[in-house]
Formats: sequence, structure tokens, C-alpha cells
Amino acid sequence: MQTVFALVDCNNFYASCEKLFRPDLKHTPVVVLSNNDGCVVARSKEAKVLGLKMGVPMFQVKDEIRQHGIVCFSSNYVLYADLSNRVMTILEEEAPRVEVYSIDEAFMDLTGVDHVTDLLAFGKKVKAKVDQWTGITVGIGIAPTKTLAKLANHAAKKYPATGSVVDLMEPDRQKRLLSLVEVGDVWGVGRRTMAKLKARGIHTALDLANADAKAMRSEFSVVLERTIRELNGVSCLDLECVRPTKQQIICSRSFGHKVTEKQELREAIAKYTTRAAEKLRGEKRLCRVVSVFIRTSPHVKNEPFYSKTLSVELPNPTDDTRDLLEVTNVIFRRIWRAGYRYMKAGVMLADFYEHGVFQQDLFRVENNKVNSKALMAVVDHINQSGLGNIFFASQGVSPQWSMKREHLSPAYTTKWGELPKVF
DNA sequence: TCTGGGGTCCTAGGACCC
DNA sequence: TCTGGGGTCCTAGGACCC
Repeated sequence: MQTVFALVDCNNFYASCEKLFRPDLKHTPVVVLSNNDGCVVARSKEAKVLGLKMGVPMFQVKDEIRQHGIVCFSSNYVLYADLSNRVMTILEEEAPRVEVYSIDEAFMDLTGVDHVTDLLAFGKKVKAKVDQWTGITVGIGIAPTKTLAKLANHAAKKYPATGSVVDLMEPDRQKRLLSLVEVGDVWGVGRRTMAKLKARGIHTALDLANADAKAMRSEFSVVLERTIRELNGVSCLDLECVRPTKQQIICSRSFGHKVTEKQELREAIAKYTTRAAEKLRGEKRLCRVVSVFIRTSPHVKNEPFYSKTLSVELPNPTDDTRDLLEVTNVIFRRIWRAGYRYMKAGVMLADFYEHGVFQQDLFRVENNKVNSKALMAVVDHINQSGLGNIFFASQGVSPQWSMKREHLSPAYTTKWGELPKVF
């Protein structure tokens, strides 16, 4: 049977989430800022019309924002995650298999649906349901491969006449669309590859589809070969319905201001360690390799640049925050250099194990943290309840280095998490 | 003054082994 | 004087995605 994929993508997702609870901003241009209010990471359609670009640093567009009365929001991931879950739940009711690809995108398996109903009609129904139940508008692209479904979705957004749903099952329609799309807009073709392709006279998605897959594999990569096959309707990428377990956990942030004090940086590292450990326990894994990095800004001229990463392998895997804090603190002391203005730091965990499958180190005294599991469970429970927050002393009590979030919206849908603490 | 965060996959090259 | 070939594993870095 011919496979059928649908790609459902929420429009201007973060900006739409913010607008949902602010009907007064219905026609106002809105942007959402990255952590630290550093860059523009989402724009409402009104903001796009004004020519605001994705990813631009805030300080470069300050004037435009004031001039056009654009409303800014600091990113509020608790809110976006909650609305994302609502959308995904609806999609899961409509199809037997769904792959949640990112916070605002999902692939659906529609194989066989076309025996029962028209694919376009089905797509319109799903779109209407999401719209009615959540207030989020989506675009839907339907095609025999994931890469073509992405392209169909691209068209659904670009051409209003489509009603935001495009059925691209017909090879003739595929060809026509491919000829209209720039090669850089193909899923999997980034900036670098696009430049190389154009230098070889490949400008449109159709040019790429017509290229010799084998030859392109040796010249570029197996990834591009797969993309070419997918553009020709040969499905190479399956749905991944069960999220694969993470291979790596990263917790890093840029600072609200440059950090020069050792103690401040140490507290930041402790904070990221704690957060990374929480994520690790959320994955129900133990980790054995721990890395810490610190760096200064590469953008500042006339200032020495310093960037250092150091990894350590533990004798036994752990998920205990105390073990991890111990290690990251040791690493930090080894990579710390005085006299720099640090911009960013982070903690990475890797080499994961399931509980109970690791061969303990024969020559090491058994970990004496006998209450580890229970203690960590209590800490996580309290912190996730939204009713309080307990933390390790090494994080410090009044961090100077924390993020700038000057335009944060309230937690409309989740209880206490992000509300101002009034008690 | 101010430039996100978190992830995956692939490849090339070195070390090492037989 | 002669100095192979094939394989694995690991790591760093590139490229891409949202």
C-alpha cells in the first residue's frame, strides 16, 4: 500500500500562544524573544509583514519595535508546552500513528485513509478541529514521503488559496511544486549545502530531485542522497512514534550580564547541573560522562576569547544530583581562568544506562548514598508541584547571573509554575 | 550595553589490532 | 632493503533541524 504522511505545523506557534490569551492583541504585531530576551524567535503574521526577521538580535531592531508598536514577550515554555500537548492529543485521536516531531510539528500516518475518505477533506477536518478546540491554527501537507509532506506544508502556508491544506499525492502536482521551490527550502538542505548546490547549477527543488542520487551521495553525503529519493516519492524516513531515549542532555544558558566572579559562575554551573540531573531522572537513566563548558563572547572585539570544555567519566553511572554537583564542581575548578568576562556556561550529560544493568566497579566502595532514590524523588516532586522550590546550597540564594525575562506572560494554563510568588 | 537553547546524525582522521 | 590491508573504536567538528 502507498504510504501517506501528513505534516501538521502550528502557525507562528509561540506568538499564537501568547495571542490566545490576549484578544486585545488580535491584530497587533507580536514577537517572542529567546532566553535573555536576546533574539527574536517567533513572529506573528503582522510582525512578519513588517519585515522583522527570524533570529535577529533584539538590540538591532529596538527602534522598529518601538516605531511600529510591536508587542514583545519573553519566551514562556511552560505555556507553549501545555498548548502543544493539547494539539498533539487531538492529532493522536485522528490517526493511529503520530510522531511528535517538535513542539509545534507532528507527522501523522494517513496510510489507508484515502480508501475511506478524500485526503484533502480529512486534512480540513483535522485543521478545523484543532482550531476549534485550541484556538491554534495549523497548516497541513499530505504526501507519500516525509520530505514531500514538509514541502506540501510549506505550500499550504505560502499560498492562502489552499486553505492551509495541501494534498501532494499526485506526481504531476509534486513536479509543479518542486519547480517553484528554492532548493534551500527543502527539508535537510541548510545554508552550506544550498550554496554548494547552487554553485553546481541546482537552484530549485526540482533540479535536486532530478540529480543523480548515487553521484550526489559521493559528492555530498548519504543524507542528501536520501533527500533526493524522498523528493522522488520513495519513502526513506519512517515515522518514529516512540520517542527514542535521549543520548545526551544539555543545560546551558547565556547570562543576563557578563560574569567575572568565580563564585557567580560556580553557582550557575551548580544550577545547570541540578536542572540536567532532573532531566536525567525524567528520562529514567543514569549517566556516566559529565562535561562542563564555560566561554566568553566571541562577538566582543578587543577582548580575549576563552572557551574550554572538559569531560569526566565517572566510575559508576549516577542520577544523584549530589554526585553530579561534586563532579561538575571539580571540573569547573580545573577550567576556570580569572580575568575573563564570561558570557555562557553549560553542563552536558552523556553515556546513559538503564537502572540495574550496569556492572558496578569492583574496586570501588559502594556508593554510600543509600537514600538517594527516595531523596531525589522528593526533591523532584516538590519542585514539580509548583508549590515550592527546594534547591542545593551551591546554587546560591540570590543569583546575579540569572536570565533577563522582562516581558514574561503569566502561566495562563498551568497552575503556579510561573506566577509571581505572592505568598 | 545588548547576538537562544537543545538536540541528532554523519564523516574524517587517528589509534590500535591482527 | 623491504614497510600491507582491513577492520574497529573513538573523538572532534560540521551540518542540519526546530
